[in-house]
Amino acid sequence: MAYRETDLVRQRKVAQKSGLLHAAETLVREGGFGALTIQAVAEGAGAGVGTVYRYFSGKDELATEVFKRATTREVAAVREALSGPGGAATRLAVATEVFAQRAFSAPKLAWALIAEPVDPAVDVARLQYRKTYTALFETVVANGVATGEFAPQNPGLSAAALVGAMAESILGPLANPVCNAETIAALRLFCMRAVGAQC
Amino acid sequence: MAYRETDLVRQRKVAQKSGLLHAAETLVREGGFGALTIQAVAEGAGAGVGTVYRYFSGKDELATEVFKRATTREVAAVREALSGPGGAATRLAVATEVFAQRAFSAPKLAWALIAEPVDPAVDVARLQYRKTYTALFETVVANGVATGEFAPQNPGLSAAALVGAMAESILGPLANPVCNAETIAALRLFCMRAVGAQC
DNA sequence: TAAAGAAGTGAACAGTGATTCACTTCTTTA
DNA sequence: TAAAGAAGTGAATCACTGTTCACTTCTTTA
Repeated sequence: MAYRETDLVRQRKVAQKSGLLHAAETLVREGGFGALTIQAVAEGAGAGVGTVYRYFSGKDELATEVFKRATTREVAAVREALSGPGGAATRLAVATEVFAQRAFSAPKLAWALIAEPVDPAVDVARLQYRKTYTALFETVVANGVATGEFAPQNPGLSAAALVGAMAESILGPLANPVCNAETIAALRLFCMRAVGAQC
Repeated sequence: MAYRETDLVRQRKVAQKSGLLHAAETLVREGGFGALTIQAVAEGAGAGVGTVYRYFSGKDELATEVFKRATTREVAAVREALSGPGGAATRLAVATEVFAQRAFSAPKLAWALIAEPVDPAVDVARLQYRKTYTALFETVVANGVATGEFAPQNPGLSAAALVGAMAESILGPLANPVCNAETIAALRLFCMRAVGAQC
């Protein structure tokens, strides 16, 4: 045989794939999944259109991978906040702030992940994402109800409502796009009252 | 002159336009704005594609008009609930139920109006819609704060968060699509707690 | 260096849906 | 009824993107 893949080539392929994913995520950050075109990804990564298809079977796969990478990061950040020290009220408050901060710093991305409708293929991933997200909040709400920190309530519905309240007040078309300590504080209080926490 | 528009013709034109709008709204009710194609509208109204362009300058105009008609109805229903008798808490509770009931009875439409991304032209109309909606809730929240029924808070943020909570818990991908008295009751309690109403 | 093997490329193709426009049909009035 | 004027029509066209593939360029090894 006159050719065999060496480490150098492997490294380049990893870099190429990483570059394509990076270009793709940049597009989503700037204009949501609607801005994710193969042409633009190729251009952003300084590659040809065909190259994209060497690394991804099609747009669905690329979009899904971008989605999963981004959501994994987001979920990890909120999960960490929710599993920190303190009672349910404290943890929910911290998680609310983490969510808000992150959404403020990349509003288009947050919107794309949470609300923008996409290809059915990505929608499957999103369903999982929202389930995971809501489940995280549901756990802390149920926890707070159990310890008596929160009022009795349907934790599943409250969790969905909390996610909705956060998303709308921060990502909604009327939201102040500037990160604002007052806004975050007001949102935290809203969430605290909503679950019936004493504060 | 050998021709002048008569009442009969005028009447037919009104009926034709109305039929096109009706067909268009039916499509949106069933599949959101994504299902709104000129072909489908023409077919649904039993007309030709070209006819649609006799009545609307383009898809943007048609979509915007469908959007405006539907939102006007929705806003009127919530406004009526909010301007009914009783204190701020009662009115907010009733409005929440009205919103929930209507969304439950036409979830695709509610989603299309509130969350589905659409042409920039329609987005302008949606911005207005959400402003109006949020303003309605903002008024009742501010009212409740003023009378001491509600806790002190930022009414604008709370209003946005309320709309988000309602939308997510009812239209979200995890929501039970079946109209459920328990769900509505739980949502009402969530909203009441969120604004700090005694109940 | 030469040949093998793989990666890179982008013009060309394909599917979808908005829009056009030359033509047909209908309505009105002289 | 004939001609004018307008409404109705849908095949053809345009625009936009995802996808393909024949070809080029690069990397490796004998």
